[in-house]
Amino acid sequence: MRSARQAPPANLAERLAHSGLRNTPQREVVYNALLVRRDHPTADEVYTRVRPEMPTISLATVYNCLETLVQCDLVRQVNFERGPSRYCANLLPHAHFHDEKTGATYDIPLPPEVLAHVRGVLPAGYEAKTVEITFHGQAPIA
Amino acid sequence: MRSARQAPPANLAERLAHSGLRNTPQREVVYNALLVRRDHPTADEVYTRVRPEMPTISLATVYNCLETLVQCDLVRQVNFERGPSRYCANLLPHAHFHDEKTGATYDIPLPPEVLAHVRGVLPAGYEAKTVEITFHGQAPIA
DNA sequence: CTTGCTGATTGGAATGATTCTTATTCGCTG
DNA sequence: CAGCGAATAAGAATCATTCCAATCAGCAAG
Repeated sequence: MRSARQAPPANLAERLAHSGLRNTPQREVVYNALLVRRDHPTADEVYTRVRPEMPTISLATVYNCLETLVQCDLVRQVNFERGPSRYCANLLPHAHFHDEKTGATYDIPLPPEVLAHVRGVLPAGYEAKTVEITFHGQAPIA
Repeated sequence: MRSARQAPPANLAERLAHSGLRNTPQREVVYNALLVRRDHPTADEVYTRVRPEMPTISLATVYNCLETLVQCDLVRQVNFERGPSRYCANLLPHAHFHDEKTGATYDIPLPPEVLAHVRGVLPAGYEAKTVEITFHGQAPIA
């Protein structure tokens, strides 16, 4: 059985090195928090989840680590309206569904052909590096 | 005005009345600012554009008016990452293209079949009230 | 082993967009 | 034209985030 808890963040050290950055306990702990509970936490939520394990970490460091992870392409930063940024360790192409009642966020897998179809609406000359698709509404009660 | 021809009957007083709200000079001036220059201004930019015409208006009122217009479905609020909210009087279905270099925002018309295709990725039970599509990249230099 | 270097972390102060609060004014309805 | 609720104004308050200055950690050379 795959254990998210024990599994070394195989890509982390590698990706950091690839960007000329150092691996640190703080970065490992923050990244791991995103892998263990994939519910799109805010920086503050990551902070409180990580403190039991590393009580000396600062909120500023959590912000720094998250930014680093985003720059290494290990984590996606997600924003709804003007609420606090949320972080997502799912690297597969996906849209987000934001439940207006509960505030919860769900990943919706995005087939390549849909993505291609969407990119097709761009007039000539527009070079899109990324596409963001967000639904707002009500998720199934289940 | 070309856009007036295509836009649905978007009469301010009418829509306000329909929501049980009053029409005021401030709301008219703010709405008009969005109609005249459709470049997705921030609240602050609307404020400075409107002051020559109505020097006594306050920034708080601009925020209030913009929120009111959004609630009347006369204006769309647009957010990129955590930057200041931008406002858009284009009511036709469209995506946004955000130029990472210049910061400019362009409307990309969204054909109904593309929208339908995108909605098709939602698993059963998800009820999406709105879909937001945002491209990030580089727009044509022209 | 010490020194020095560079990048990382801390804690607190600063920022910036937005919202809140309170008093005042406005626009209608009766 | 009086009164009521809605809207506005001005400034204080909030909240997420960033900045800053000081300290710390890991490593390489001496």
